[in-house]
Amino acid sequence: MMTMSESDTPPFRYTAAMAGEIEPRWQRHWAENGTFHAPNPSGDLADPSHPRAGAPKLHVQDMFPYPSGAGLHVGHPLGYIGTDCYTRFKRMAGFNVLHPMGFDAFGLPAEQYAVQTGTHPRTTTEANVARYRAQLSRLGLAYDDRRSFATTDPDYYRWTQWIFLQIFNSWYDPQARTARPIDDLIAAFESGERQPKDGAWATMSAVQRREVIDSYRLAYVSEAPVNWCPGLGTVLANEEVTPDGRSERGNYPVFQRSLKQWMMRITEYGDRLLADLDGLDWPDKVKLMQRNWIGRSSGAHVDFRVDAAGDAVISVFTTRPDTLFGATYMVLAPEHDLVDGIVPQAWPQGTQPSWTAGHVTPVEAVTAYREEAAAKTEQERTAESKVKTGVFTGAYAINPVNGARIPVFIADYVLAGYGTGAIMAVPGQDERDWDFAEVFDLPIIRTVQAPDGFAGAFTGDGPAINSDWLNGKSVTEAKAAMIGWLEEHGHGRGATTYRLRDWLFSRQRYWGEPFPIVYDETGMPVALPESMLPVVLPDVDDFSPRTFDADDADSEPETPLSRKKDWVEVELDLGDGPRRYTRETNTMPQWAGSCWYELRYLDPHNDKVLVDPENEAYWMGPRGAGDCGGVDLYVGGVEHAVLHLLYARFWHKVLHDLGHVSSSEPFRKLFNQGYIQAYAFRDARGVVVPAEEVVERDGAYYYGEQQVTREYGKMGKSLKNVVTPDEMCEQYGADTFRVYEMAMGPLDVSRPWETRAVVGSQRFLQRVWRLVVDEESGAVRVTDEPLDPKVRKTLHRVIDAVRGEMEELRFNTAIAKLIELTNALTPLAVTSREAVEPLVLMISPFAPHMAEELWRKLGHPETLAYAEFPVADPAQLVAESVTYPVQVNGKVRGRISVAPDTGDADVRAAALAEVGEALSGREPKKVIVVPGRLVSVVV
RNA sequence: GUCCCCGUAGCCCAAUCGGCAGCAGGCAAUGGACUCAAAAUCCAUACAGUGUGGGUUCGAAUCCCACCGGGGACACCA
Repeated sequence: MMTMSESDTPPFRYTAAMAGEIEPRWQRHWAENGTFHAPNPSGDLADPSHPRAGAPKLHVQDMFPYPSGAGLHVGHPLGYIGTDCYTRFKRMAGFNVLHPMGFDAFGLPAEQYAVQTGTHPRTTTEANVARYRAQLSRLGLAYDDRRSFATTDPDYYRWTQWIFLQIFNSWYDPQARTARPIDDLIAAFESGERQPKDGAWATMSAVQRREVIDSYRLAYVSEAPVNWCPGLGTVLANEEVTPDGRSERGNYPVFQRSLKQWMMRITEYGDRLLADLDGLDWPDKVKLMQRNWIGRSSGAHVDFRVDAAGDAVISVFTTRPDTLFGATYMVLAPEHDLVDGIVPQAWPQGTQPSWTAGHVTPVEAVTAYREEAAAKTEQERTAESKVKTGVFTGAYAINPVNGARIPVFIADYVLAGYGTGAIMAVPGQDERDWDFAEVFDLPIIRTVQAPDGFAGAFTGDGPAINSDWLNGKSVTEAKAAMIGWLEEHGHGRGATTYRLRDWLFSRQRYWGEPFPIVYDETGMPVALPESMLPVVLPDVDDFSPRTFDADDADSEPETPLSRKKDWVEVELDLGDGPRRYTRETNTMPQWAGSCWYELRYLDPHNDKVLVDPENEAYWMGPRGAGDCGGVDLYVGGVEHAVLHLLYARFWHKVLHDLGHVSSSEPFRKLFNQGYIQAYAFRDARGVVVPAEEVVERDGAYYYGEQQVTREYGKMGKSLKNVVTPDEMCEQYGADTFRVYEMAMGPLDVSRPWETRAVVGSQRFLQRVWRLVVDEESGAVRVTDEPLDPKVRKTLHRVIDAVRGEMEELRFNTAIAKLIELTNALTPLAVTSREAVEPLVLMISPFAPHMAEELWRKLGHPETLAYAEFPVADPAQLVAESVTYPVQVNGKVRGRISVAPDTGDADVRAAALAEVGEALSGREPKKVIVVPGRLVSVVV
């Protein structure tokens, strides 16, 4: 059967087998000729003889993958194919295109696999990278392979460590709003230009001075509450913890523990990270997510003296200082440091029974409530958010504006981690405070005039009331006036707070970048000099951090590197003779390598600097005053909206401040591609069955004789619905696969995978092939006869449309236009070169191998990668005539055909003549002529 | 609970500034050509009135309001 069907296929038809021969051949050709090498202005990749040397540049980048052991499925390369089509188009349109690809190869999965199997993570990682490279190159992606790297290459992470040193060796100058070398700060202390926060520089010991300096560094060691995840044996950044208090990776419980860890002072950049979002061409959704994450709010700090508790002062942050006259009670977070100091021995006179939760003394009440709160998970806390809980501390505070004595509560609706962990409660203007006040029967004073009949907390604008000297002012005016008053009387000051926290930067893992840091006998960190980079990750026998029972909150982290004593204990000469040091044994988080990789692509082999300034300025520099510069197009999934994109912006700004890069943002334009999803099927027991073997009958789905249920979601091994690009290349060829992925919908929309629909793209390519090649003889059928004038107009209309669609990444509609053109050419008796050559060029971004092959057959010895993308002849775009539908009262009653340049009045006259019968003598009330569109007559 | 995005033939998707819903395109379906037959290929055909209900307009898939359905973000952030 097979041999019969094969023998019946015309010998020169474009089939999967044919594609399987053509594609690797052209891939070799491109590789051998360095077809996709992009020339740099300077350095080892400079090439003045390159056809695009000195041309306008375009830097397009994909979010590089973490090479997992499972390999790629058809969803992964969607964005890569998209950028490949775009950059191939732009290269033909005259740009010097940089389109590189690398691998984000440090991280947990390789390490966890190593722990299970004893295989070194480097072995696994290298094998996975090789597999990914093979899968990607089979797709014909036009990367400049000289610029590829993995973050695990010592040549690469040398510079990750170098950047860490830059950050460690700088501080943030809030006046200049910039990072500066730490030496500037030391000089300022030496000269007396600046004073340390506490103490006099001149009288400090060397160790004290180092402590002061270390407290200013942008990378610093801090003993602070962190997210400790015993199940993973490591600490995590806030961004890596889910809202329900679990690890994003592995879904283990996370606990707050005070531990000594490396932090990065990203909070200093909060306002710039926020403000500079405005200038970026990013999806609004992503900008909004970053704004929410940074969470800037402005208002004031207000100090409340605690009555009869020595000199205790509760400082609160509020965005509504204008409502201070309505503050009728205060709330501290249960964990707040001040709580113990203010709780009196006994309940004061007049304590309401409902405030004490039935406890005999305030101490008991507070202790019990704290235990209750601590026992609740984050999830329980928020799930019960509708009912406010809390307990009176027994203490009163004094409202600074009117001297009112107001009770102080603890309640878990106030979060220890935000603001000062304490609030002034203004039930009249805050819904949460209102709810709490109702539960505890606390007074409510409105300080903003609410509309008549309004019930509940009023958060809108209105004139101030019950507020003495603020009365009558609007919210905005009252805020400003109150801040002025607070500052004048020493009761507070205007303030801006951020939800953003400093970035926890150390991990107790093996498979990550070692810190270029050692500790001396004081226990304080010492930066290694650049000459000692890279600090190479040593081999160890045991890759695992000590992990614990997932719920053991009191466990202590232990790093894998700490067990390698001969590496940890070193003798080094750091300028003052050989001395003993201890190495830092934490490693950097997985984000480190992806924080700056866009820069290394620009100058990947440079061993003198991270990137030559000339190369950086060319590929990423600002395009004028006030421009941020950056990658011209960055494509990836929306899941990195906060983590990666925020960290990368932060590092980029530090490098910018220190003068290492001219751009102030890493990614000028961001595009989120959609996901390819897939159907999965389960049998009656809920067990997943292989999707490939399920058949559809009469609207139901069957696996064998069993009926199964269909669900829609991700493609994955556990859902038994994975389709790989390798299978698609085997069955159809890479070009068909590429065309299908680009044709199935807009790049930013998620859609279901449907293998049986791929054949449509194959048929399309077959028709194009057939236009050029005789399927029986293999001869080229193209002639030099001029094209039929009508088809010529179609050709130019398509060229014009395709250019527009390509610029906007609308590949699905571009391909539809190309199919339209192909279908117009197919029935013609002769195929003329005039149409076929533009078609081949236009199809080449999508089906580059087939296009190269046809281009060669058409008599061109050179690659088409640098051929000019077709340009439409404007003369061919004007229609000979325009047909106007003529509507009478909204219904089409006739059509007129006129020359395109006919004036409105003539169109109107012709239209009225055409529908004279339908009007039957009635006088039109109104005649609307939409030029080039239609005529609408109203009677 | 709040905010954002999206609902167009059986399915994936087109439709400039509100202007003839599809000679945008594809899958599947049906019929035909080719074939002893089938596959492949080619040709042709039909199928929705735009989630629902209102409104604005000469004219609404497009703008406004409400509701329904799907997806996403945030969820005590003072």
